[in-house]
Order: sequence, then C-alpha cells, then structure tokens
Amino acid sequence: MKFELQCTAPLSKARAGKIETAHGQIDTPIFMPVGTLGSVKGVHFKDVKEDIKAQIILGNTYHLYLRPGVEIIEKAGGLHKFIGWDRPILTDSGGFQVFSLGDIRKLTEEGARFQSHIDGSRHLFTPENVVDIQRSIGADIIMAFDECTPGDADYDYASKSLELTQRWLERCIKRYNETEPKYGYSQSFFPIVQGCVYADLRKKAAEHVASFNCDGYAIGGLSVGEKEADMYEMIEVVNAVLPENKPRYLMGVGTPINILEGIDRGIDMFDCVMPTRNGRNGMLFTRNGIINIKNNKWRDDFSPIDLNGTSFVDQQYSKAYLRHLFQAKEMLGAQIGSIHNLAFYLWLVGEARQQILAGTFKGWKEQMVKQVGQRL
RNA sequence: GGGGAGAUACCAAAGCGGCCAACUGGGGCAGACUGUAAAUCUGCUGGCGUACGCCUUCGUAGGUUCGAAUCCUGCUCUCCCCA
Repeated sequence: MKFELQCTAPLSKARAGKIETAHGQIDTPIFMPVGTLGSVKGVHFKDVKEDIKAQIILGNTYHLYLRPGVEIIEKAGGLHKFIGWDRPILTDSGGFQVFSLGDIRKLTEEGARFQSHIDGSRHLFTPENVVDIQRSIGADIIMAFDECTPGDADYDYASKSLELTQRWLERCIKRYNETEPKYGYSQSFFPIVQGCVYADLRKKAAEHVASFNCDGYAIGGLSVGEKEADMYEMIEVVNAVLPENKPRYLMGVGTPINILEGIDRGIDMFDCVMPTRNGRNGMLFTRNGIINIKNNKWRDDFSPIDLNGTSFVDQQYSKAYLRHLFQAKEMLGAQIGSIHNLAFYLWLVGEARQQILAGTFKGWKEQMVKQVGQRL
C-alpha cells in the first residue's frame, strides 16, 4: 500500500491524499461504509459502487469468523470474491466487539475469551489468531486487536487497558510479519491508538504505534461515551504525534459534523454505522440538515427527498412516499434511507477533498458545520 | 317470531364495587441510534398544568351505595343461534 499526501489546507490540518491498494485507489479524506457481515445492510454492491461511489468498505473479523466462518471464506477465495466486491476492503479486528459484547467476554493477557452471541459457543481471540483470521478474510487493510476502552473509564483502567493493547499490538505485528497474504496481493496492517480521554496516555499510545512504521494508523476508543470536546482534543493530541506521510483512520466516527471536525484536524479515513443504521431508521442526513422522515410534517410533501442529493434515490422518490414506506414498514424505505445517507457521506468527504485541494476548506467547513446539524 | 351474547379511550380488547384516567396489543405522535447482537430500542397517546394536582370519561337516561366502568331498571343499538 502506498499513501501520497497531496495537499494540506490553509488554516487547517485537513489533508487531501491518495492511497494505492491492490484493489484500487482511494482518495482521501474518505468515508468507508460498514459492511460488517459481508454486506452493506440493505444496499446492493452495484449501488455501493456506482451510485454511492464508495471506494472502500469494511468487514468485521468477529462476525465473519462466527458466520460464515473462515473455512468458507477461504474456500471462496477470500472475502472480495465471496461477496463480489473488487475494490478495497478493511476489516476491523473484533476489538470493538470485545467492548460492545462486554458482558459475554473475559479479557486475559492471552486474549479475549468470549461466547458467540449467536449460539453461546466459546471462543478465544488472541492477537495472533486475529491476524491469521484477517489473512484468511483477505482484506486490503487489517486492524490490530485492541481493547476499545470505554469513554468513561477512569485513568487507572485506561492506563492498564492501553498497556494491554500495546502488548497485543507487538504480538499482532510479530504475527503479521511472520505470515504471508493468502491470495496473492499485499495486506497493510494498521495499529490502533487507545488511551481514552487522557492526553498523556493518548500521546504515549501514538508514540508507541508510530515506532512501528506501519502503512497507516488508527485512532480508536472515541465516540464511545466521552464528550465530543474530549474526542476532538484527543484527535489533536494524537495527530500531532502520528507521522504526516501515513493515513490516519478515526474508527467508528461519526456524525457529519464529527467527520468535518475530524478532517479539519487531519483525519483521512472514517467509518461509521450511522448512515446505514440511522438511514434504516428514518433519519436522513443532508447538506441542509437532518430530516426525520417519519415525522408527520412530511406526509404530503411531494418534493424530492433531497434536491441537492447525488444519489438516484434523491430525485426518484418524494419525501411523502418515503415517509409512507417507513410508516408501512416497507423494506424499500430502509434501503432508500441507507442509500441516501451513504451517498451523502461520500459526497461530504469528496467535497471536503475538493475544498482542500482548492484551498477553501476552512470556510466551507465552518459553513457546513452550521448547516448539517440543523433539524429540518 | 323464539333463545342467547354484548355495547370500555383512534381500533381491538382486559377490567366486573374503592388499589381505574382505566391492563395489554395495534395504530398514531415524538425521541434515540457513532470500529452494527439494531429493518432496532425508548417515551407519550381524555382535557388543562412543568409538577403535587384539578376537571370530564367506560352506549344512553335514571336508580342503589359513603363510593359505580363494575350492581339494579328503562331506552337505543350491535352480534350469534333456532324458526
């Protein structure tokens, strides 16, 4: 994988860049739709690619390992072939599930013992086997196995948690270096910076990951219950340490405003379930603000979903019709909401990139931050 | 014509003397959702008030009772069975 830093915006840390992978190029900043189980929920890959214009999507180690299982994915020739997606894929390591499925797992030095949420069966994730599984899945970018520290953790817990993540990282990197890709193309490995909301821990974590000279670096453990101001501060602290010439990935973030603020602070890559999950639940993000399409006020508004929208669904369907679909619990409603939101997210980061290249990012961003948070 | 059952809030449906402004569903209204155990979850849903509360409700008109959606009587309407 190669990263080229093309431009930095005036009065900002915002960057435009280009990542080259075996499955094609990614223009940054970029938003990566989440496809946990090998599908961007409710959206055909044809639309993910041609309409939404996603350049890379996510998969999840924990979920794919449990179902369909490594054997099937290997037999298929890797995840790309299995799901029919020929652009880049990034897999999360399962570290987030260690956090979100917290009540059915146990952390030890060795790794995380957990029970399947599907059938209760017992499993063990270690830094080593998580790298192995990601080799088998065959994503272009694979992630370190970390503990995603809760946003409200106290300093002592966060510090010990970080140290565990750091020891796990060293084991991940060792395994990564000892193993080869299985499908004939290279895979890049990204470490993850933890440290909760404590600046000194974050700085220490950033220095630690930077010492390994990886292809890119991720910031994790944000948007997990901490204050937004803390999140922004942590991004600043970490990005001050991470090398300029490598992509920076802010995991699991976020709202359109979070993304704009992240870009402004030097983040290159984002992923989040919000556009799909919220879209599926009737909340539409637009450049003019947020629409809760289920609200009564749209019942006879026959204007297009989003006149400024870039997706075909934006012009094709009216607000009143989309509201009707949600009221009637028709699955097409969830699909339209998901497609619209993803297309908006991809438009947002693409436009941010253009503004960075044009040197006009800062002013544009300030204006967008005012607009996108409004309730329509 | 004979026999039986029933009328409860937007709909369906509990309640069968005080703990009932009334269980529960549905519908409706609103909110939440951030590396997806989520096509999910939460709240509200007689009126007024932020709230303690106050006022008007259980087909309808009366009655019994300290007290009625609950008991009694008349009326109106609906449904089922037999002719």
